[in-house]
Amino acid sequence: MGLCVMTQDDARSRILDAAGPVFAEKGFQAATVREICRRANVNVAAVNYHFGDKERLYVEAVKLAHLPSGDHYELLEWPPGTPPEVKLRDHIEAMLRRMLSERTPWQRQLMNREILNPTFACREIVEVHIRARLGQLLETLDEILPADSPAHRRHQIAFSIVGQAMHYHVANALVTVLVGEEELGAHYQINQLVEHITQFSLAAMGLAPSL
Amino acid sequence: MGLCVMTQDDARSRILDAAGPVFAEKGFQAATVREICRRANVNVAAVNYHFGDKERLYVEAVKLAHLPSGDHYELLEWPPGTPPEVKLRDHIEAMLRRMLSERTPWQRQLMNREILNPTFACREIVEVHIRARLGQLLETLDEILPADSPAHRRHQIAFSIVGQAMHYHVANALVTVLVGEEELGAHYQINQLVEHITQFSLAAMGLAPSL
DNA sequence: CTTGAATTCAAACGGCCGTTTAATACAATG
DNA sequence: CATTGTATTAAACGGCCGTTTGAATTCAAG
Repeated sequence: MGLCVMTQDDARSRILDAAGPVFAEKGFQAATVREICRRANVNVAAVNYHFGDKERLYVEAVKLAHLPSGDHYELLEWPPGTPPEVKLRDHIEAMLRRMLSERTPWQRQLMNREILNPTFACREIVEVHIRARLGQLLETLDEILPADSPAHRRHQIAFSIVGQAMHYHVANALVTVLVGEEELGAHYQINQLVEHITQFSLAAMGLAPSL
Repeated sequence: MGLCVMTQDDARSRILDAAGPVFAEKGFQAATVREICRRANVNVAAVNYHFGDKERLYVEAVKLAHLPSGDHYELLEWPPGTPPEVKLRDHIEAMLRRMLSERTPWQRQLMNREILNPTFACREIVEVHIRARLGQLLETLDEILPADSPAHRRHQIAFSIVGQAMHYHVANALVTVLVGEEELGAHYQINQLVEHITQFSLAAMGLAPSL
């Protein structure tokens, strides 16, 4: 049982590699041990032999998804002196792409699930992930807001920004129904949403003209 | 089979009355015919006898939830001449109470489910419900925004407002993890969120000082 | 080769699910 | 009363689930 699981080819590793995408796509409940084993070319009993039960396999999959490797974990970087408006725009674009991209890597999908609907699996890991995601945004807000802004105020503003972006992730059915196909195609591309949310939020904080 | 089902006491009505809360609380998949029948004091076979199958029972429950009766359907009203800032505040408060209230009537809960994750059940009904909810907000925005604002712009702004409120509904686990219990209790009561979101949104539209 | 532990396997177990069936109760109708 | 159609019931059915079992297989150590 080496530290690096990805490159191994024993049954345990094949199960783990197969479990990630299935859990990410279907969620813990709807995912079935049988499908995971089918994809891993492994007997049904193998999950219980190597992991104990379905829950512990899920926890291992979440841990694997959180591993700070690959493009799903990168933090944003800017040259020194970058104005906070630009940083905010990049934050919003990164969020929207994380949430709306058609081909989301399973690691992100699984963590998105855990963040919105935490399960028994490793609250700590999920918490670390959340802080990593929001910490940088809060730093950028610090550059924009008055120095004496209380913490809860910065948090609420961060949630106002995240909420605008998240809305298109969790309620896109609502959006589609309300605006129709044509308006959706014409005015709701990611770039356009980035523009709107950035301008709306900057105006709210007094760094851009309103309307 | 009268129009008014609530007051009847035959098996069919008892099933329908029991199904609403169960579907609202658990969702279509997780709800079980057996629990519904247990609550209705009715044999398991009764659902299939009276409704055909679980899906058609669910559709009837959604239809019932949408019936424009009770407090879950009321629209907002103001005396003539009410300034749009006040109306917007009321909209935001109504939304937050709809989504965060601890004791949400099952009708609202069920429609909330259908709006975020539409199922096979009556897209039309859900669509009518969405338009009823958002139509008034759009009217209020019309009073605030320039007369020549294109439709997609008004829609995006409406989504920015709804998204801020909805965030506390869909991502309250995230909020709790990030801000901790004490800050949550001290600064995230509904009234305080109403204040923040209203001020943030008005500032974004240029009707209130920023920060 | 022999041994013995680790792994894989087909098969079954027990549980819950939605649904069906066939027998029964009962009111309305002739 | 006999008949008919509706309503209710206990029981079973077939399917999928996570998990267990016990035998077969693998494979390195003695």
